Amino acid sequence: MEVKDKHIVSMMRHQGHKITPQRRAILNVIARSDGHLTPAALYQRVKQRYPRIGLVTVYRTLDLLAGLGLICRVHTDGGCRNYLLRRPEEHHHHLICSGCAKVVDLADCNMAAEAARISGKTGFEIERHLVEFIGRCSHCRQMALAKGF
Amino acid sequence: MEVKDKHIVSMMRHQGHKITPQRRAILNVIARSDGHLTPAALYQRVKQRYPRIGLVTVYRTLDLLAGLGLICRVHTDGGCRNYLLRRPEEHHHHLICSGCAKVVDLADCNMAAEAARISGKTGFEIERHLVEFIGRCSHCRQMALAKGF
DNA sequence: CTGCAAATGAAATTAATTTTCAATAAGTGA
DNA sequence: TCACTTATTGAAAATTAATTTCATTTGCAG
Ligand SMILES: [Mn+2]
Ligand SMILES: [Mn+2]
Ligand SMILES: [Zn+2]
Ligand SMILES: [Zn+2]
Repeated sequence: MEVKDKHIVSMMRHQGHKITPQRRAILNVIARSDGHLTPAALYQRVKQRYPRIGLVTVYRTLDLLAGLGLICRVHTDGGCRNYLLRRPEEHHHHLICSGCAKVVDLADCNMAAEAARISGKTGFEIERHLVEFIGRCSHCRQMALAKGF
Repeated sequence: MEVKDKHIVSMMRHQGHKITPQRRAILNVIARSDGHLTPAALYQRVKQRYPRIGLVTVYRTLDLLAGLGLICRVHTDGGCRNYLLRRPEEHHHHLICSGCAKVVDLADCNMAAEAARISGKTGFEIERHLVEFIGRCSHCRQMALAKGF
């Protein structure tokens, strides 16, 4: 995480963006979170470390990081709040627990063939894709069982 | 579309929901639209036929229809506005043009094996999934070409 | 250091969605 | 057909999310 932060920081500087303590704080929170965060949730956490920060800065930083491809979004059903997410370097899919909202990254994508097929069938030039599986993690299933369904 | 409307109406009545002219109007608009609509866009179109309708009614009807599984949502990048969508009966995927936002339904889903594999690997009980391909339709590609990239 | 463009944050603004509540109307059953 | 009951409607207010403005601050190149 230390290393990754440095990597990100150097990448940002390289693209002409300034490194501010606010951005550092936001990056730290994102880096140490293992799930997804709404802008508001992120703001709450960042404020503990950096109380003076404004929510606007969070939004702006998120836009920036998303633009640089350093973070990505998840779109969940049920209230389309756009969630935030720490992004592994490579393309991946998501497995989301409908009970506790835990998110598991699925690294192995084999949609290439499917994409090619669809491209051939529709004439689209496929740029990217989004795959989310929604289900119940074993922990949540056991909870449900314990409470008699 | 006539037929489908009737089917939906009878299903709603069967579940104890009343059929109001507002709901009819909304259903008609959804049925004759071939793409996705935001609540606001839907509202605009419905008002032409039924000027007295309120936006609230649109939201409520959308919630109702979504709850009944008669429509579904699409989650697009870039402003997580939750789009609305006419729903074929069966599960399907989406192919979205990043140029003109046209949406193509992809009926043939063969994610079952993948879901089973993931389930086995992670202990999740997979409930459903969401697949979206994003790309450029041929029309938009030609536009781009005409303008010299 | 200095200077300047980039970045910040308070506040106002816009936009989307939900809640409230009194009035209305759909469907039911006499 | 005629109430009657209850779901539904819609205006308005209230929430909530996100963006814009703009004066002030600050990172960092020179
Ligand atoms: Mn991920
Ligand atoms: Mn569809
Ligand atoms: Zn993939
Ligand atoms: Zn599928």
